Amino acid sequence: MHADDKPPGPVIAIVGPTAAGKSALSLAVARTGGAGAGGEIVNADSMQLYRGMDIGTAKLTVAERDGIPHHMLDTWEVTQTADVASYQQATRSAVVGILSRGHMPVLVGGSGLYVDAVLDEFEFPGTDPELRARLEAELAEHGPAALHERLGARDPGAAASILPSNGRRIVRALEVVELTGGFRAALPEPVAHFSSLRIGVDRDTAELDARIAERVEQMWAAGLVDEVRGLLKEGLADGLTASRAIGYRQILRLLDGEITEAEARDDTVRATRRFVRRQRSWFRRDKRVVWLDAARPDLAEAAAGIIDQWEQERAR
RNA sequence: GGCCAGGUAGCUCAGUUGGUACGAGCGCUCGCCUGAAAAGCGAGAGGUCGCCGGUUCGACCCCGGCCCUGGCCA
Repeated sequence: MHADDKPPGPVIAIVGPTAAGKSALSLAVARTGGAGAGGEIVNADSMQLYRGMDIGTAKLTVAERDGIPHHMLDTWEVTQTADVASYQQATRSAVVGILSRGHMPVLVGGSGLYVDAVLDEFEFPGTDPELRARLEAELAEHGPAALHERLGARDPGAAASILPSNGRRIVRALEVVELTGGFRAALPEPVAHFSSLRIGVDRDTAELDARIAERVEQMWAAGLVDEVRGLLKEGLADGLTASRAIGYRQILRLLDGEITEAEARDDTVRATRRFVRRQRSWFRRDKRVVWLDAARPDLAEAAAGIIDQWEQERAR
């Protein structure tokens, strides 16, 4: 691809915090989207990528998908560690495939980094399992401050922008420095990889919090505890990422006898709310996002209007 | 009615042998985020220390009264 090529598209992205109503809107957009050509949905939710994690991730059932093709669901086993770079590659090719069919890709999800990794130019330096393991071990033994000091000697700029207490990021920075000689610790100005429109879906906080409480209640009623029990046999407890998913982590502790059922449920609600605040802080700073209040009765029409307008501007 | 325990941040509770509340966890607000991102990390805002009076240079901490909560006994 040449530098002066226009980025391929169009791609619609629906982002925003958990439980705001992204999935519902995505179905409506996919039905009408693409100037009547129809849309295909692409998941950008890091946890819905896991096979078997259905209830707790609020994954749409096959029936609810209503015949609309969905991509990037159920592609990882719970024992696998999540990996943005491989997600990026697979998702981009899915998007290109949809475009080649003349359909409109509708990227939906609340994982900000995943969305941006697909839509913007985003290059992830490689990784080296052996090196990583070694650094991980050093972190466990000497603590983050010691590693941060070392990072400061190798790459002062990177060290300056990573707090000495953030072990995880320090380890990755050291790994990248080792591999490439330097580490970019701050997010660059975004450059579009696809020509895309980001629609943000959100709600009034009190209302969203109520929906979260209700949703967690429903998840429990729908058998989330049993789902986790089943996944335990698949090795969920050994999965670095999947075992920490909201709801799953709490139920794992419940099944271990560490906490009661009520505590697990309450903590799941709290963790979800906390997550929502983090999601907002990620999406909020992206000025390209066009926000819609999911509570408005004409949500689908409003989204369609924004999309039409964007496509017209894009055509010029 | 009597006895006991307690009334300190939105919540649960620490604390000061009388000298400006060293508070903590949770919650709340905000920020960071390049191969774990539903992860990881950080910053901040909240307190007439139940009410009234007394002792004292000085009381959230001492004394008296009152109110409220929980428990026990009648």
